[in-house]
Amino acid sequence: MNQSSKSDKRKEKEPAYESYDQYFQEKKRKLEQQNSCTLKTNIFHGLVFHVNGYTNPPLTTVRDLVCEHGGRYAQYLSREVTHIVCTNLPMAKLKLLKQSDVIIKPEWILDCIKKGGLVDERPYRVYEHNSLNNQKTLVLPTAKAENSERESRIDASDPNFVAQFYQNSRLHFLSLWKNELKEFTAEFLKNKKDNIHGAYKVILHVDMDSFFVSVALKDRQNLIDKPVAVGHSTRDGKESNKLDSSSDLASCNYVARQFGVRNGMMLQKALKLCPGLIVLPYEFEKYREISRKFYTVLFKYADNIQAVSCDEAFLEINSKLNDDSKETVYDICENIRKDIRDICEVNASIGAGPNMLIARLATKKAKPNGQHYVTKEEIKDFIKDISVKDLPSVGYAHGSQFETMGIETCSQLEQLTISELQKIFGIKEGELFYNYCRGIDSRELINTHERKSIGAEINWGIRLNEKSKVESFFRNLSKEVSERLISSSLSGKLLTLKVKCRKRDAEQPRKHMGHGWCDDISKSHEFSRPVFEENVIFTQVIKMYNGLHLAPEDLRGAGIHFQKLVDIKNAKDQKKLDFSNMKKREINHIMKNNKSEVEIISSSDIPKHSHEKNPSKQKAFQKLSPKGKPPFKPLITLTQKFKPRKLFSDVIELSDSDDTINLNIDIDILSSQSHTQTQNYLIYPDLDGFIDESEIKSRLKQWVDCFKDEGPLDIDKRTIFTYFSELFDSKNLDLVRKYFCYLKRLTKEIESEKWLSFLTDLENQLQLMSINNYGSKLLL
DNA sequence: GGGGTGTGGTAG
DNA sequence: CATCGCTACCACACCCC
Repeated sequence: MNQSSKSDKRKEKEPAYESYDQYFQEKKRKLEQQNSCTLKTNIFHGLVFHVNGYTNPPLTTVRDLVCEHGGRYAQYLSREVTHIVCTNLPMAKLKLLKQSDVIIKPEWILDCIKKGGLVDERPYRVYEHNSLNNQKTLVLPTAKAENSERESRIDASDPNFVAQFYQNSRLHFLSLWKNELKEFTAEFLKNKKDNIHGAYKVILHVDMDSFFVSVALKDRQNLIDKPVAVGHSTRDGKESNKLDSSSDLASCNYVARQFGVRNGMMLQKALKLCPGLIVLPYEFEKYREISRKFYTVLFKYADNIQAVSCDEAFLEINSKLNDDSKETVYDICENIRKDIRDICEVNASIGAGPNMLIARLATKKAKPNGQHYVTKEEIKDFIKDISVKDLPSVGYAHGSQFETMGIETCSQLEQLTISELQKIFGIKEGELFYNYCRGIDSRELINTHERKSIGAEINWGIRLNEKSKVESFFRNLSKEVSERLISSSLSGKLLTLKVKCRKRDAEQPRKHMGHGWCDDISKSHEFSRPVFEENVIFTQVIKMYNGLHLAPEDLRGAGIHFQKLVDIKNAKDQKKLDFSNMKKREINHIMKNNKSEVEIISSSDIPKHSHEKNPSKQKAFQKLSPKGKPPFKPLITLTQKFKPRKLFSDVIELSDSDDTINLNIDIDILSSQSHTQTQNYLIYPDLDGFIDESEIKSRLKQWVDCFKDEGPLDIDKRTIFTYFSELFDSKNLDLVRKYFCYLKRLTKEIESEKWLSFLTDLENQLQLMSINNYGSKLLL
């Protein structure tokens, strides 16, 4: 479409940009592959859809439909998006869209599918082009009232909430981009052949001036001398409405700063300081695009680079220095700034110095649109009047600490001994501050990007009054985290749930829909294997959340984070570790709780490779448990007596060899018992409360019989999926296989497309889990 | 002293 | 209408052996 021709031109102009594009396109492709679904037709081939706001049918349905018919769905409004789907679009958002953007009602998608091909878009457009004045006019005012009312009413239990929130959260984007850029710089440095180390070390800190506002002013040159900020709450109309707005300003220009307006300030306060302040809306896609260009410029100059944020980075330019004179350094700075101005159309400032601290502090002097180099010799003079609040690692808490101590400048701070500082700020930070106020900083640029944690949290807009709504919210959040894990090919073992809970006598938050004054609670749980599946995460999260016994209406926010990350592809190596870890924990646990009865069923491992040494091992999933007994007991009670089992010696013997024996025991449940659960009983995976094999099978049969013709309902699909995940998670692989084969047999007879696709989905998910856990596929 | 967990701080 | 208070990472106190 004409979108692509546009980006082609851009590439011609800036070849380095292409690698960045390729890089992210590769990433997107991976993500899409994982989101792939069964293809029914190909009518939307080449089209990329994005859903904006509330639609009927809902986002998830539109997404599925689009994918099933050959189109692609983009979670964010990216450059590739060809069709924006919405029933109602606020004027503010409409203005951000390009003229070429096609905005259509979801009915178009439905009708295309019905007709089996693309139908004329025009009757479905939300706006019409007015070629005379290049303005978009809304076409759909009638439906507006009803829909906007419904849209405004969505709460955190709505499946759209999470995406809608993130689409509008500046902080989310800052974090997201930071990570992308860290990956990007890591990739760049990996491919960099010439790694010349020069004799002179000068570090540059490059920072674009009031980034968001600068981007906004690119196309609004008439406002350049006016006080301007960027934030939500920009609806044209009555100024008086804004006077009490609790909306945060993300960025403000230097004109506004003269009035005392600051980044992060609430609009109501800013308007008091500066009544003429102009607030412009966010343009997240633009920021990302310009940020990419910014980094491609920096790559041209960098020997080494550390990404700090979308508009900020540290550079080492040693190989470009014949000396470290001001002239040489300023020359390079000029070039960099000119390049940025040419390519990004935004001003940048550069601070330079012998270390990261000085470079960073120098930037403050350089701004706006300038450069400042502090040489080794000048450090002492330079640092003494620097405010301690400007030092890195001094935020709100340390800042007010300094304030109560009556310390304002670095020279005052220098009066304190290192042990005095360490007593107040801890060993590390005490030493840090001792050095910082003397201009000493031994940090090196960090550019290796090995993520240690991944997660998602939302602490805004959470007002839920029912338990079921809270659960929906947690499901949505679990899904988000799962998607994030999958899109970075990671799985995690250590899950941390963070919950914000309204304090008993907290007043109404200052911020509309904010979290206000809260207790922060965090609980963690280590799985016996790395996980990434939405259902597994959700199940565990709910377990932990329920253990907290909070009232639904007090919930103000939540986060789900993973540590101990394992690459999904490398999960095979983790197996050994996993296993020995499991063995250790288990023995410890049983030694300690010498009173639990544990049913141990071992089954042979899944064949790993074709060169499997012992072919008999491939008779997978043979139970070694006593015959006649059901495969697992409903409950393991800690009050029952533990009987020593011979199998344990087997486990120890086998664990050192490459062969693996799975213990059919839910270590996760055992370990979570010790620190998160208060009840003294444990539950095996159940389906509608059923546990026995015969009961499960008859339940499955009933289900398939009942929905033979119409296909499985989504809600039941989910239940079954959860059940299989839990079976897998508790290492009941033999049952996974057995029930899956049973389902396959049941559905084969009815020859239904819907059942077939469900089975395929289920199988794919199981195989993914198996590959993640064992490095090979399940024999199904 | 080596491990864990939960909390708090910071940056943009 | 509001409004979108994220998230990775470090350090530490305190608990267990």
